[in-house]
Amino acid sequence: MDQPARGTPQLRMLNTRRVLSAVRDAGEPTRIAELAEMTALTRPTVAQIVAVLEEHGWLERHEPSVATGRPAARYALLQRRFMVFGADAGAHRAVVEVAGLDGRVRARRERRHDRRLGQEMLDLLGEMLQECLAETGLRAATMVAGTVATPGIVDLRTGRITTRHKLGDWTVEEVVDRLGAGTTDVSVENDANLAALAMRSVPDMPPTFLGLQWGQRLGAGIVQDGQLYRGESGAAGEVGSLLTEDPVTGQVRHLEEVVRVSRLPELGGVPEVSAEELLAAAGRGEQGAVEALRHGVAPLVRVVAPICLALDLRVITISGAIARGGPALPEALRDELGRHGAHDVECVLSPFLEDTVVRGAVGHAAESGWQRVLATAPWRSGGPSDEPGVTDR
Amino acid sequence: MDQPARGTPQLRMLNTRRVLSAVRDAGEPTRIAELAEMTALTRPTVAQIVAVLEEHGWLERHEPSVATGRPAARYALLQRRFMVFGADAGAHRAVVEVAGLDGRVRARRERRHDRRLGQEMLDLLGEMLQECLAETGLRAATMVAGTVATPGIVDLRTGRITTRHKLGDWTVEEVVDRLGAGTTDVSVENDANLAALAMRSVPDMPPTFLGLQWGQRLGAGIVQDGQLYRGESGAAGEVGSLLTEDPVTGQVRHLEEVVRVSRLPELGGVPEVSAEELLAAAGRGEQGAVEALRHGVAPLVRVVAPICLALDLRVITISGAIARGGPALPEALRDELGRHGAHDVECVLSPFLEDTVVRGAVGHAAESGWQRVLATAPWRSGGPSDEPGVTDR
DNA sequence: GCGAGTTGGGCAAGACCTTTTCGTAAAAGA
DNA sequence: TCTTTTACGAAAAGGTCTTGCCCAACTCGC
Repeated sequence: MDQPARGTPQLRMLNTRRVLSAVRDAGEPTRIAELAEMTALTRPTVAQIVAVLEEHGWLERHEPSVATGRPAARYALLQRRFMVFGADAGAHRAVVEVAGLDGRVRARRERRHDRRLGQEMLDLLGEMLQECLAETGLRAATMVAGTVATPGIVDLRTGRITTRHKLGDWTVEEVVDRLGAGTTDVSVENDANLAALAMRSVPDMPPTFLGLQWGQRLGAGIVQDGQLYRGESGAAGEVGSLLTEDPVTGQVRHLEEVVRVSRLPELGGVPEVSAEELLAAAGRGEQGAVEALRHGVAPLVRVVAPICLALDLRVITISGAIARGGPALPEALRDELGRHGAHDVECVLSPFLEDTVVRGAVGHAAESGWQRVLATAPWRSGGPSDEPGVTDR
Repeated sequence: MDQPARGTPQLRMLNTRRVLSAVRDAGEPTRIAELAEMTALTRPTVAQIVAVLEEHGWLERHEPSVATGRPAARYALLQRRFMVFGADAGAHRAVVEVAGLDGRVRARRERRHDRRLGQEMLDLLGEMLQECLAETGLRAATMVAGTVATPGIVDLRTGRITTRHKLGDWTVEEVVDRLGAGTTDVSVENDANLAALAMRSVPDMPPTFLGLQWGQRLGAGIVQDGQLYRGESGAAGEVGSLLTEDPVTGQVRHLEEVVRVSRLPELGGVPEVSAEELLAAAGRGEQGAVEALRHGVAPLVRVVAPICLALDLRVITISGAIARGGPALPEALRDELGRHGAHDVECVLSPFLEDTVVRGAVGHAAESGWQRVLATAPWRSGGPSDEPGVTDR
């Protein structure tokens, strides 16, 4: 109950946020009367709030068009004033996307590279971000939030990033300094978490699910009621570091190493084929391949099934390199989960393929950008806003 | 953003809730000035709100006592006006407790019985509840909430209860009809969930943890930020129905059956001793027993470890029959979890022993009772409250 | 026993916000 | 042209919180 709700000015602030949220939820330019209905406020109140927001340049007035009765002006968020970026720094490929708060991408840069690491990688990202800005003609000050994906684990308490590779081995401060430009809320987040977040936008996705990122590494993110679940230190979902007995060699190793995609055939008992071939054959319905695939995913399922039951999940999603392999894998996972007691768990492949992580980064940034917009919304008429610089474009 | 915050009357309502929460958080009779500071409201405002609440009989005025300066009146929640009950219907033992919103138990009935089931059990619980009421001299109308524990799974969407035993095989409606008395918010909740909830009150417990209930059945509950996590259908934590290979027989069975407490020695490779003896021996530090115990809990740990990593847990708790076995078990669990990759997970035994579930039921009821108190708080001066009848006592 | 110091309680004025109500404006259709 | 429908604007009213001030009650020290 730490929500500030005291004097009447605070009431106005709350209602301003309400209106702002309604504008966003509506998605398209909206009439005052409609906003009044959505917020359960009266028309004059909404009108006044909208006037203030328009005066400060937060809302955009769309001139009336035809209608039965007197045509109404419609208002929408001034998207180009609040931009966000998302970045994914992969081992051989870096992507930066600039988007509005609605998540729609306005500019994008993708660059192949040869294992750039640390500061060098940050420089590259900074360059790409500048190019995106130049392309859209937006000032850096319009960038309210940005999220950078790292394969490491971001400790929420210390801001330290733990990574087993040199990739994404920064401190949060370094990233903020390099990409923040003073006014931007920059955050660094685990890539598996972001991949999970990206899957929210897939149709028919429930509000709570587990997102499996399965490529070179193995990671998972938990989305709960549409929000990322981070755990106490931010390490939630790090199932790759579980220790399991390798069914082939008998050694105890990290799950991440045991279930590498390339080892799928080996685990399934058909080491003579490649993982792609196995998936393809299973996709064609060849019984032996289906069987082998089921065996291959068993070590993973032994870990995922308890999580499904513990969290009462109905859906898990799969992204990363393996998402290209077609529907054979989700089917095998679903079957095998059922055989382990986790019935009726649907498996959904990411439709974003290798862009899943960037997509999640943009989504994450859009969310924190929106939080910031809400937090800094002007609720009194008066002088010009001191908020993110107005774009001239 | 569906929080009602619109006109000024609503503002008053919010502030009333604020004050009420502050009174509760303070725990003891509190001065107006103090409440003002806690709520960030001004003294006149708090005074007015408190006056209304006192007029309606929600707050109790404690006459001034000594102080430097003018003695201040102190106010506290009129506890005896808002009572709750918790009930645990076990196979051979039923417990009903009546408590205030602070969770302090005012009356208690415990009864051994011979497998009473269904309606018969409900009748017994009703009887015991009546006796508790008689003992405290409270009217039934003061009972604002109650929670009944069931070993079954309560489906949040349908209100149906699924149970593999006849025990606790009711519908939610039946329970409400029998124990609700018209004005009480009765809820039915899984016993493992409630056991987990009870562990919140153990000192130094983090806000998020997993509560393992391990006796005849095996269940778990997840407490997240102090709240019970139920999952989409309410089946969260049902890890007992996982299918695992039994290390002894080689059969695939429900985890619940594989890791029965009585089978611990068998799983550990020392079938000649009893579970109690094994725990005792391990507790004395006998190396062989410690080793056997570790082996014995391995099947369970293989399931719990993924959950710990997925949720980034630092603590799991253990309640149920096994909690009597002393500190050997938590140590073994902790060690074995570490060997599976879930490092630094502390295991805490329930100090409530077989009362853990009732304790959780009372806590759950107190919480929903409090929600109801907040929801029905009077925020305008005027006629007598139409809320839960005033007790004459 | 008495005054200074300290702290709580209460009242009135002022500022702010929302709602209600009424009148006006702008379009489409008869 | 008139009616209907919908949007917009302004004034009045009701309600709430805050600020500022004064009084009340008690302790402590002399």
